[in-house]
Amino acid sequence: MEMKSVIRSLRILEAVAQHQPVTVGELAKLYDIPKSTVQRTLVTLHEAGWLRASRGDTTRWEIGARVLTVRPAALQGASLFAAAREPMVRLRDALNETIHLSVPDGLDCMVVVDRVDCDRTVRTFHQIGDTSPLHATATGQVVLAHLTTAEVEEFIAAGLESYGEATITDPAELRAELQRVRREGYALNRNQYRPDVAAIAAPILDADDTPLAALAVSMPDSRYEPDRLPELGRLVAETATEITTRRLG
Amino acid sequence: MEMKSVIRSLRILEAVAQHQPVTVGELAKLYDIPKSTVQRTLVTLHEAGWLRASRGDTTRWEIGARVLTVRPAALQGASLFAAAREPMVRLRDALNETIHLSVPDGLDCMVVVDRVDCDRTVRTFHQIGDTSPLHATATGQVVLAHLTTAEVEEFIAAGLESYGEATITDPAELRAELQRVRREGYALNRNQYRPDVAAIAAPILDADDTPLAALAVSMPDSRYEPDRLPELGRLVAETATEITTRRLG
DNA sequence: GCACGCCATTCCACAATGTGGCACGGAGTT
DNA sequence: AACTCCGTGCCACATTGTGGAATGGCGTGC
Repeated sequence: MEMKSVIRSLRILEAVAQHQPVTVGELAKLYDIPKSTVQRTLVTLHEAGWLRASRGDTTRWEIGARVLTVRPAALQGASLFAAAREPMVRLRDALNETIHLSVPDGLDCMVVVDRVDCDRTVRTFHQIGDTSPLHATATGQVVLAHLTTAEVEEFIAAGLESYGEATITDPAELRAELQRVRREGYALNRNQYRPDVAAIAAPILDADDTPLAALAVSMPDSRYEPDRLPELGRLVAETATEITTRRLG
Repeated sequence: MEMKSVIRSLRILEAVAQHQPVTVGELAKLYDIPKSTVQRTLVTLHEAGWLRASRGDTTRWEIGARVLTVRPAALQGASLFAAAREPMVRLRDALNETIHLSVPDGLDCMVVVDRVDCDRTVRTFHQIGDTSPLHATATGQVVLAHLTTAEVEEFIAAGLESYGEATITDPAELRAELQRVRREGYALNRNQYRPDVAAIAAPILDADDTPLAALAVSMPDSRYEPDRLPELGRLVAETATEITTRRLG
């Protein structure tokens, strides 16, 4: 609506992040923006310290270290990371499956902020920085389950996009699922967002019970054993609770 | 020089990061920018998904989780912060001096990205986001010491600016110093950049041994005891190594 | 209960600012 | 030598951002 140059510059910044190291021409083609405009924007972002130019035969651009100084408050002082790291490693060791930690970006999406890998040949792969929708992932559902009814309804009103057969797109079904999550203390996702991926998540709460993050174990769906769900759910939930208390203690 | 609105918007973004959660008025006063301009910028950054508004009695702005999707290529995959935090706290507890973590921005500068303060009355003070030259700081020297000869020569060719009597400005002297750093595993800086500041740093390396970051303990020069250098150096180097292995494990 | 101060938010006339088609010089290819 | 692709620089134009002033809500003190 306003400040188009700023919005476009941030788009270009995100584009550089996804394709780094990238050249002016590539960006111009990819996003169909005049080359001179891309060029000017890159130079400006460089001036501001957000981009670095790696000069070889052709100039390639990449994200500079400055962005690391800009972090959400919840992650500053990194008390979340510090509290989460050790329990996450223990959970990985107990299950030998990939563990990850995600935080909500408002109602927009979940963002993966840390992970501990297992050593299996076949395993799920989540990059730090990956985003996913709230209603179609175990981590997102756990967050939704601890928001106010008003917030959940606002989220539902924005529409429940489908990512395959298993995605919950019916508002009533989602409300019922969230209630189940609240009762059980964990969420289960089988193939709702990505095919062949199963995940179990539990919430990490702030002092006022708002959901700060979600802890999840994820695995290929082929390795998911329904019989073990209560055991896994309890384990993930206990670990998440431990992180919550560690962080506040 | 150009795209002033973009540069100003990024300044405001960084300002929010440092003062979050913050109001329109506070930002306008702090940076002496008209309130309406700050307002417009915040709304725009919000539209772009980079800021979140936490509405209470007055609207407060904070950094959204989206920024976490934008990071330097070298740090993609596993979180540096998560791995570093706990060892940093332990090092602070052991020494009761300020610990900080810096990341190189190419050959341009080091950027402070995290810190753990000590509780002494007199202590060094590094803001997150502060930058410093590679050749005149302990953190920068450990990074230089783990780059290729070609890169180091490129850096030297760009000129070694002086920041006082203690700054190493002679290329030969710098090369010798870097060799010493490689041998010992840590760098010592006394007053080379800022007067009356002593710091000891060690490298955090990636899987291919490129330097990702540097861990440092810094103190007023008056508190530096030459006798303890081997002990401190070893401690910092061990902690840095621990972060390296944690990050990769 | 009225006046005041502080707040976030909106408006709008003005001109500063960003735009993008075009052109340039260099490097690699035909 | 002709061509193409690259990153970069230029500049007339009008779109875009600017910021002082106005609005309306809220809490405080007189």
